[in-house]
Amino acid sequence: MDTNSGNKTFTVDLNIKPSLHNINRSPVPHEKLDEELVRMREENKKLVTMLTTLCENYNSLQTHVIELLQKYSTHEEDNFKVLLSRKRKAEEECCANSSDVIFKESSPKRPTEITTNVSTVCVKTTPSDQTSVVKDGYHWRKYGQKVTRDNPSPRAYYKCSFAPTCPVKKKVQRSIEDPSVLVAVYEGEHNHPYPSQAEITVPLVSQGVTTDPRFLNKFVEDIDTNSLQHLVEQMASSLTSNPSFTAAVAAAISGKIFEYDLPFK
DNA sequence: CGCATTTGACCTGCGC
DNA sequence: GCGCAGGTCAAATGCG
Repeated sequence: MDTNSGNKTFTVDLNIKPSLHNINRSPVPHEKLDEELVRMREENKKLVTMLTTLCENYNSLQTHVIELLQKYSTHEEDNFKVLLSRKRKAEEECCANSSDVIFKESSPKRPTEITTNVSTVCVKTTPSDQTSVVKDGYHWRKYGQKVTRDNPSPRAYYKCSFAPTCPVKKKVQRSIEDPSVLVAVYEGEHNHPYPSQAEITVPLVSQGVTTDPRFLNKFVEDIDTNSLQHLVEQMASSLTSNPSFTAAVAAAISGKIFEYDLPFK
C-alpha cells in the first residue's frame, strides 16, 4: 500500500499568535511590519500548499480505501458461498468466536433458490431511530418479520415493490454487536431501472457509514500494524482536509492576514 | 378505499 | 421421524 506518497509533516498553529494582536497596540518600526507581512505571506502560501496536498492525499486515500473495500467485498462473497454450504453445527462453532458471528447472516434455508449477488451493507442509525428502514432509493414491501435465535432484534423481510417482477429481496436486522447499526442483506439483481436518485440518503461508503463488518474485519486483519496506524493517521488528517473545512480554515486565515494587511496598503 | 405493515400460521431444510 | 430454525404466506389491521 502506497500510503506514504506525499506524506509530509506539517506543523500548523491555527491559533492567532499573541504577537499579531500586538501589532495595532504598540508602535512597531515600519521595517519590522514589512518583514512580518512578508513572513505571513509566505506562511499563507505554505498553508495553501499544505491544504492542496491534504486534499490530494485525501482523494487518493479515499479512492484506495474504496478499491480495497470492493476487493474484499468480492473476496468475502466467495468465502460466504463456501460457508453457506456448511452445516449448522459448523456455524455454531463459528459463534464461539465472536469475530465469526458476522458470518452467520443469510442462512441457506432455500438451496433451490440460487442466491447470486448477495450483498450486505451496514447502516449506522441514531440511537433514537428505532425503525429498521434502510433508504437505498428502491421501493420495498415488507412481507415478514422474524426473531432469530442468535439476535434478539427482529429480522424484517422485504421484497422490491418497484417492479412486480423484480426478484430482489432484502433482510434488515439490527447488529447484535451494535444495535445502532442496521445490517441489510440484499439478494438478487434488480430487473428495472433505478427509481430515484433523490431518495438516496445513505451513500454507504462515501459518507462514512459503516460497511459490512465482515469486510472491515478482514480488511483490518490483512493490514499490518504500521500500515494500519498510518492509515488511521491519514484518515484523521482526512477529516481536516474536508473541502468545506479547509475552505473555512483558508478563509479564516486569509481573512486574518487580509485584516492586518489592509492598513499598510 | 387502497396500500403498507403486522403477525401468527405454515412450509421447508437440516441435524439428531 | 421429530424438533428446531429460518423463510414465506396471507388475513387482519392501521393509516393517509
